[in-house]
Amino acid sequence: MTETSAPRARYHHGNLRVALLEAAEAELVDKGLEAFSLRSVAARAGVTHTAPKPHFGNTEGLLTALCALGFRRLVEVQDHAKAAAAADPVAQLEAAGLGYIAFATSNQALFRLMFASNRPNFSDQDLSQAARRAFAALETDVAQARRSKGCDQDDDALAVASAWATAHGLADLLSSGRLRALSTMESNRRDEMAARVLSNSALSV
Amino acid sequence: MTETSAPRARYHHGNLRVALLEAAEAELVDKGLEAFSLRSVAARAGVTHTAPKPHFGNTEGLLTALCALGFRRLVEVQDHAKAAAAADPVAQLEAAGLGYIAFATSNQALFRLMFASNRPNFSDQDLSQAARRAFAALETDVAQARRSKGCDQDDDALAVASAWATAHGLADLLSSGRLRALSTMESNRRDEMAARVLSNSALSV
DNA sequence: TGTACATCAGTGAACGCGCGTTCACTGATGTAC
DNA sequence: TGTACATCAGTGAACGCGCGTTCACTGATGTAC
Repeated sequence: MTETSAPRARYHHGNLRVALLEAAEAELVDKGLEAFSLRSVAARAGVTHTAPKPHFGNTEGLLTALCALGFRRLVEVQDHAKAAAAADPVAQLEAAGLGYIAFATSNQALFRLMFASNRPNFSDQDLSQAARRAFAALETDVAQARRSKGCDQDDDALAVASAWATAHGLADLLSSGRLRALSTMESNRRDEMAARVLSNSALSV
Repeated sequence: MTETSAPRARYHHGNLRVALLEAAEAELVDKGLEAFSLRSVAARAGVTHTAPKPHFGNTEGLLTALCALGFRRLVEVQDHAKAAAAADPVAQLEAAGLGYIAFATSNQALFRLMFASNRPNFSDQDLSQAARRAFAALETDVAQARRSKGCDQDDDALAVASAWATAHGLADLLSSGRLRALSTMESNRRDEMAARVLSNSALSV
């Protein structure tokens, strides 16, 4: 709600790109990716259905931008979690993993767009850069945790894959509500358990 | 190709339900869930666009049936993998996990329908039964592996969650091509690594 | 400071398309006698 | 074995809808003088 509450000027919205991205995310959350349309996003933003064109080109362009935004938010959430955790590299890695899970459960629609859709254009420069950045952070976290435990550097790549898969699996099943055993558990114990599984998968390779 | 190659009789297809499911899967593979439509499925099956109605009701009904078929195929693939593995309970669990991954990578579209879509009706009896069956098999596998290693029975539920999340994460990232480190690896080494991560996550809880 | 004008952002009518749904129909099948 | 008829499965025309796209437009903004 950065916008003034006075009757909106019809022309020259001024912040339409951002407003459209917010509307797009809200549409995604409310109606799901399958019912997503440029027209309904424009309507939600209170703008004619042709207005998004200059900003995003077409639906794919809008979804691509939204997806990139998702990867940036993922990194933010993880950074936040790490800042609140102990400085110890293993604790940092665990915090990053829990951040990943927290992002997925509180941004289910976005998470699906990022990991279970072909609609965004993943060769888009902005998007692929955002995704690469998220991945790079993970690599660093895993490597530092492993160094602190004296693990073999040769197996870092494998450990990254293993840790990512574990976090991703937990995140995906929890966000889609399929892991009932864990989702009904009180969150402390769940986090503790997730953290253990996560560091285990990164360090035992 | 159970059908005769003679010019098909126009009326009374005889096997339309099965033919529609095959066409639906092919459409899903070719065009993805987002472009899936009853009309295109019917066209692919060589039948009028109203013909599917008596069999499935609507698009949701067809996707629900297809999703249930997916869960049954998943169990089949896992059973197959287990039959080819050593009788040792840990080896059986690992085979089930690798089967899960194999299913995901060779049935990407179906896998997405099963785990990353809201469109199938998951309260449908046939579908929820098929899904529950897949889950029950996993529970058994984990429990038996844990008994063979003397693990605490109280933590079985947690171990199931952990093992499932690990298998699921690997499966999802591999099938969507995002785990480049692993997908470019030769498959022997990948399976070996995946098996290790899997049994580790089930037994170390 | 004030006027003229170019640029830019969003409007709204029009279009063609594929979708799901309805409905009267028709041809194949199977059963009764 | 043969005929009559009910049932059933799939047809095809028609409909209304929301979609993306095009295009001439209009009103706000910003710059030159």
